[in-house]
Amino acid sequence: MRSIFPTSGAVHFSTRGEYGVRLMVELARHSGEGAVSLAEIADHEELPRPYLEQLVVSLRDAGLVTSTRGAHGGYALTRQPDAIHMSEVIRALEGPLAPMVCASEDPIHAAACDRTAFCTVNPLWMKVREAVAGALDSVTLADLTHPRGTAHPFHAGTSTDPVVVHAEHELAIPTP
Amino acid sequence: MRSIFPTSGAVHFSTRGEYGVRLMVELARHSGEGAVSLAEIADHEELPRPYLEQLVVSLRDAGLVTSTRGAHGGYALTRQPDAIHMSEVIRALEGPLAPMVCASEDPIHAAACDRTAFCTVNPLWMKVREAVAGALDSVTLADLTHPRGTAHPFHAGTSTDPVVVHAEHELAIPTP
DNA sequence: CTAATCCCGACGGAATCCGTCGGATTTAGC
DNA sequence: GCTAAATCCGACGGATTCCGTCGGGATTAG
Repeated sequence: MRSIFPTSGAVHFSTRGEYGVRLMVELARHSGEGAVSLAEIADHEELPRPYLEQLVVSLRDAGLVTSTRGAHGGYALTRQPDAIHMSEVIRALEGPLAPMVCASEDPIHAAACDRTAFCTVNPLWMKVREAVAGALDSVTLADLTHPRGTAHPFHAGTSTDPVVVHAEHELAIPTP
Repeated sequence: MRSIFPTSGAVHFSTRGEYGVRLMVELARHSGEGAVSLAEIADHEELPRPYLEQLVVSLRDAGLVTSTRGAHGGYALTRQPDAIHMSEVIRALEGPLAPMVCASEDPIHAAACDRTAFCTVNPLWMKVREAVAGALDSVTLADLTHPRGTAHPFHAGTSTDPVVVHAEHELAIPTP
């Protein structure tokens, strides 16, 4: 029997993605104020600091944050919050968005699947990847800094039409 | 160091999803011809039959296929291929589409996250879930049965505008 | 009766996830 | 200089999930 609420599923963000985004949001909130230490963020967000140290490496390697060492050091964004798309952040933290090797944009990895020549389901995975990429592209860090309700939600994306919210994507599950 | 091509990522389909979809496509190809045995499918798709036996349970429980036991038994779709949306198939195989608990459509599970009251990033996860759900809703089994090239790709969905393919979602990765 | 097939539960190696730990290095302030 | 604050780095290890395998039971056509 599969668990009631699977921690993993077709689309799933690990704690790397979750914590990493929260970390970036905190940096965005202090944008322009100089470096913020991981200790402050870990404290404010109630996250394990040693683990954040691991995550932030990926963000630094991706060129999304800079670090200043020593006392009063910390991290800061390399760009304005509204210039950082969530697709970059998620990719830095969780890796390529491709749901399977054959759906990779990179031809080299796509070729790793020897079924691609005759496979008829590949377009499905491609479509899913593009949908996720589009969603993540349409949101910037700046969109996530405002406390709930006090400010505008997403400026319903230019390319994405709002419409037709698919209700009931979750099955009704008996209360535990 | 994270592996070059992570088998897991933000959006990732396990072998359950992959094999299960291929199984369903095979059933769709033989739609109306009576039951197809797992042995035939396992042989044609080069998949481990015992494993398929496990997967198909989820599909049967979800009401997507019926089974007939005994010799000459097997499985068949319960509906026409064009009436089966991939969202149902994937959900049956991999569970809820919610990328995290707080993004569940079901209010009961959504409440499991105590940060929702003040969390500013939740809308991001919601948007991703809706994007995936929309993509999977817009494709039916019938769309996946035609061999590559010989027939129409997706009939650019009614609600989804074709446009603006986001190129270069994958980073260039040095050859292995 | 026999062979084919679905059905069911349990098991186990491998990989991944989620951090923890200990220390090395750099820097600001005294 | 010394010290304390902070980034940096590599390794480790428990828990969980993934990816099947295995053995056997039940059902049915011929």
